[in-house]
Amino acid sequence: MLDAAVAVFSRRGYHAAGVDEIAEAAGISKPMVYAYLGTKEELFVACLRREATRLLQAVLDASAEEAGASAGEAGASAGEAGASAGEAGVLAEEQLRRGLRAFFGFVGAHRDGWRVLCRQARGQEPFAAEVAAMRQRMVEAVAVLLARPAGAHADDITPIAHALVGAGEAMADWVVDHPTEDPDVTAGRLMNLMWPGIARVLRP
Amino acid sequence: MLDAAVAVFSRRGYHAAGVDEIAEAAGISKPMVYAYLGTKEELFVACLRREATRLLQAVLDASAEEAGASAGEAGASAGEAGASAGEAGVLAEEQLRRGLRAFFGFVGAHRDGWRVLCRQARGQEPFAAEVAAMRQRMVEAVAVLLARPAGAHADDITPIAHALVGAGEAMADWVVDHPTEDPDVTAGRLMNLMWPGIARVLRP
Amino acid sequence: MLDAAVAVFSRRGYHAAGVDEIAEAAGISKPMVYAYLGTKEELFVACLRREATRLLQAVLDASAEEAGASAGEAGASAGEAGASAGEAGVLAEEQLRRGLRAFFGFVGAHRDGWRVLCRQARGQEPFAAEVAAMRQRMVEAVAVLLARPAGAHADDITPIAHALVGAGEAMADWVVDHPTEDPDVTAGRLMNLMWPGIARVLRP
Amino acid sequence: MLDAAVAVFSRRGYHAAGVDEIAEAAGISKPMVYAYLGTKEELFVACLRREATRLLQAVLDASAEEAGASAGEAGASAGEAGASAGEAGVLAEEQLRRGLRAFFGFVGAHRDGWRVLCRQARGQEPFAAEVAAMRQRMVEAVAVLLARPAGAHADDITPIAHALVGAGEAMADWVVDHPTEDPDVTAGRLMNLMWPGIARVLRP
DNA sequence: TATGAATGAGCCTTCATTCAT
DNA sequence: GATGAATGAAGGCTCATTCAT
Repeated sequence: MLDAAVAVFSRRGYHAAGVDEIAEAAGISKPMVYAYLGTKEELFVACLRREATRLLQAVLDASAEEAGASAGEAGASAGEAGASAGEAGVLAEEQLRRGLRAFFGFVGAHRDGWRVLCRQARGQEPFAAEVAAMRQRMVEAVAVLLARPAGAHADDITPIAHALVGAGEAMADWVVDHPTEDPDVTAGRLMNLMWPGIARVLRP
Repeated sequence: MLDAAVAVFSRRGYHAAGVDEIAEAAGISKPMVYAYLGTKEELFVACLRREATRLLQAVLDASAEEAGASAGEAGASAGEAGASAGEAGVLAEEQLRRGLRAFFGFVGAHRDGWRVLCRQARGQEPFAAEVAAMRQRMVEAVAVLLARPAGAHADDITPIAHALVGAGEAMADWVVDHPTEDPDVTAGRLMNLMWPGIARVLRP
Repeated sequence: MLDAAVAVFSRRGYHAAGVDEIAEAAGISKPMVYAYLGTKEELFVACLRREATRLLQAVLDASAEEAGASAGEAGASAGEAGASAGEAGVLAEEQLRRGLRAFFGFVGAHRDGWRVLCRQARGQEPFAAEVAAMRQRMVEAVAVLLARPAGAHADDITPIAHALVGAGEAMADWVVDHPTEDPDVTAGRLMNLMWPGIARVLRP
Repeated sequence: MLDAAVAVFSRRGYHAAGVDEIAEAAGISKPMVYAYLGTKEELFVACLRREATRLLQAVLDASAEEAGASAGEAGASAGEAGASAGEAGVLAEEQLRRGLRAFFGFVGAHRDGWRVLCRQARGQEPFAAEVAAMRQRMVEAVAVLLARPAGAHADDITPIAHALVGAGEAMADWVVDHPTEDPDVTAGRLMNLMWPGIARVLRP
């Protein structure tokens, strides 16, 4: 039922979307919408939270999953003896790349959700705070990922994480409007663009 | 008078903002708003256009201005003998840096405008198209800037420009919420982060 | 519910009548009016059409009904052998008289409707056309009635029909303001006034 | 200046006509309209009164003017010896015919005024009363004209006068929409239609 | 339980009308 | 005296939200 709501919100926008419309799209009747999810505002927040949670989870899962094909052995051997700085950097790069792949993959597969999340809710008070919180979680995750191998530059890392997330969002928007683009290619592009700078900042 | 409108739209959002409220903030009465700027929708578009135009102009002016203090000598000597690829790259870097400084400076000085422009209008049909057009102009300007010194990789440059603009926007959002941050420092941060990757992509 | 609308429109006029007022008169609330009959304009047109249709139908029915008490025998004998011109004229006279009786009867019984129909809507664009069409139907019906027994003077008959309808309307207005007047007497008056001229024009 | 107002009212209707529009059409500025003629309502009433007065005057003048070409000798000789009933009837017929000619002539020459007078103001409270009064004057004039030669049937004459005026109005409306029709022909048509009945009613 | 029907509240928009120049 | 500029007041229309069935 949230699916229907997300679809309608995505297509028409929060204000233009009528509750009638959502109810009809969900195949139920209006009072049911209120019974199940309360106010239109609460309904929208519910959509928001679900989409954001799923997205974040997908990214975190991918990033944290057992080191797979490409970085597998290195990670394993490194794990035994404590990773050197270089090895840690390679690991972070690989995690970031996997996270981005998951990110673009998710966005490509859930266009409606992304539109609701990022294009509708962002500036609309009372949702902006909600979105900001979700976004903050993502930024922090990225910051942690980047900060682990690095030394003490944590303060400098937060803005970088913001920039990285912003760049990702921008490309996600671009991907939403270019459905043929492959998520892995997009992730590769962004990595090529960003990693050199990240690496230099992390180990000056 | 647009100033008042921008302020109200920024604080309350397009839909929540009442025309009464805007009129009151502008110190005039409601019918005057309609007399001067037409419909609420037209009023919003007018705000949008003004902010976007000013922002774009500020960035373009800064980017294109006579090579100033920092890059002065290099640019001058390069101008005499025709710039080598390396020198052109240096020029582009300098232009980009100046553009970013102007960008963050403008955003910091026009917080309300930025919020309206990027946070409100982006997902709200019928304004999304307007914003998309402005943004596209910005992306193209960046793409041209980057493409000049580079060879034939123009196709790869567009997504990069998107990412760069996105990263800039994200940091702008961050700046908006951290008023103490100096625009030049922010620009420097973003340059440090992005330029190595840009340089590598441009001249692999 | 149209009844309430007709009453209010009749009392206050189209523009002076507020939708709130109509809703209150109908015992429902404003949004219901919009839900059931759409725009205020559409509501007015609906009133118009209903009143006009009823009136027209009443007149046509009365005029076309089986020759009743007064003209019964004549009609019956004429029916057998084919009516002579004189007999056809008598039939037309009788039909016209019955039509007028029905007309004045209806107007007397639906004062509000008549006021809306003829006094409000006539000059008020965008309704004038609607009323003109209804009126044209009435004029044509009269013209056909008169033309049947007559020979080829059809062109001269249209203005006569207009005049007849106009005279009828004028007396209807008069009837509306003189509730004690009996419809049959009014019809008799008008017949006495008009028929001699009609008969002379029809058979010079 | 009333001319401009009449033209605008005729074209747009009372409510649709803006005071700005009228002022512009008159070549002066809005506050002047208020200075000269007061409220919009008063302005409309002024138009109304002027048109109605002119029309009534034109009809009365024509009806009362020295017996002209056609009825000249008869009227003159009748005047000497006291008119017989028949001669009085002939005089009334002639006066009525002249009145009708003037009426249709005036309407044809002042279409705008007629539209304002009869099509707009009729049902629109607060003007209906004004129009009704004017109309009543016309009806009375006709009734007096008809009653003079007749005996004591004054009560029966009023409704007849109403019907006659109504028929005239209807043909006037028809004339307004058929500009090629000659006023004298129209008057002749109406006389042919009505006079036989009138004559019969007057002298049963 | 699920719904058709109903509504209170509010927003955009428009004029007739009047000052300050 | 004439006007450009300003406004108070009101009306049409919509929609989130809730009863009675």
